Amino acid sequence: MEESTFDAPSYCAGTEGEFDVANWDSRHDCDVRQILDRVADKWSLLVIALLERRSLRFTELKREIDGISQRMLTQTLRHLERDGLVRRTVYPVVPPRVDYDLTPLGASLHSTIKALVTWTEEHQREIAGARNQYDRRADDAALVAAARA
Amino acid sequence: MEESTFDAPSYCAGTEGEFDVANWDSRHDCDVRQILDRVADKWSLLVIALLERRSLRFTELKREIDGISQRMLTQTLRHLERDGLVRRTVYPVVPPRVDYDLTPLGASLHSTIKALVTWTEEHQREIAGARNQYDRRADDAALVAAARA
DNA sequence: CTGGATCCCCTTGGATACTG
DNA sequence: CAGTATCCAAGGGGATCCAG
Repeated sequence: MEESTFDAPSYCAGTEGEFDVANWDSRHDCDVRQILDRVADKWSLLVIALLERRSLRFTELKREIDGISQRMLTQTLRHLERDGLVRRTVYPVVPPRVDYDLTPLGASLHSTIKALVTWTEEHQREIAGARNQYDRRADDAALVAAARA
Repeated sequence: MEESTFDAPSYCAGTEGEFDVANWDSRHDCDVRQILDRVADKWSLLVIALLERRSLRFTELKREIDGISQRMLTQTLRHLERDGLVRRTVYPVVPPRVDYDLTPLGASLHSTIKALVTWTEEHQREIAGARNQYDRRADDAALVAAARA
């Protein structure tokens, strides 16, 4: 294994139910953060999205994702499997065949993620606009600074 | 600046509206991915969560977040500001005073994120269980391997 | 085909010191 | 107070080779 020893404090303060956003900071090393990191991961997202359509083999995933190294794909799949989001099925044949598909838990996560993606879709114009504005102002400021020197 | 030159291809294939999850892989370097990365960022989340309550000064944020370096805080705030999620207000006084607060866009993002956090809250038990199972099986496999040798 | 093991680069981010 | 500039260590991740 590579990063095996990080057993995580796992359970943090307060039982669930009394959750408060204001407490994110006091538990950034808890489950929430870890799951968020998993979801946030560049490759995890793509794997989950692809598996939501249908189950896929290792090579199929590698080919579809394009740009991912087999190292990262393996690692990503192991993580997702460990978290119970993806199921790994090995067929003892030669040549070896391994199928991956989403668990119900993984599927439910996917639909939650979609909300976030939808938000991004709906606001990408605003964000792009804000960036242009910001960059233009930054350029102006740089010009002024240069002129002063 | 440090990471200035990454102008992003920004606008990808297909106009919005005809969005399909199956296309995440063909546009992982687009706006969606970038926003996702921003949201996913360890510190961005905390900053947004804190600012959702009330506006804060630089030092207040640094104190509240605890563990963040001023370098990262500055960088995070700049990114959020550039994306139009956070507003930066400078009061020309001595000593300097700078306030940060969420824009309406930032606030709307926050409520979307909450759905994801809620999901995590609701399923952390399942995930923890899956992890335990996985780790136990991994340990068993290791033992068997050791015995064979 | 499905990975595990290695080498190695290069980015990320903490620590520290300096400015307006 | 609110940053900016530099230096530097740790880790992520690609490329490659090898095994079952």
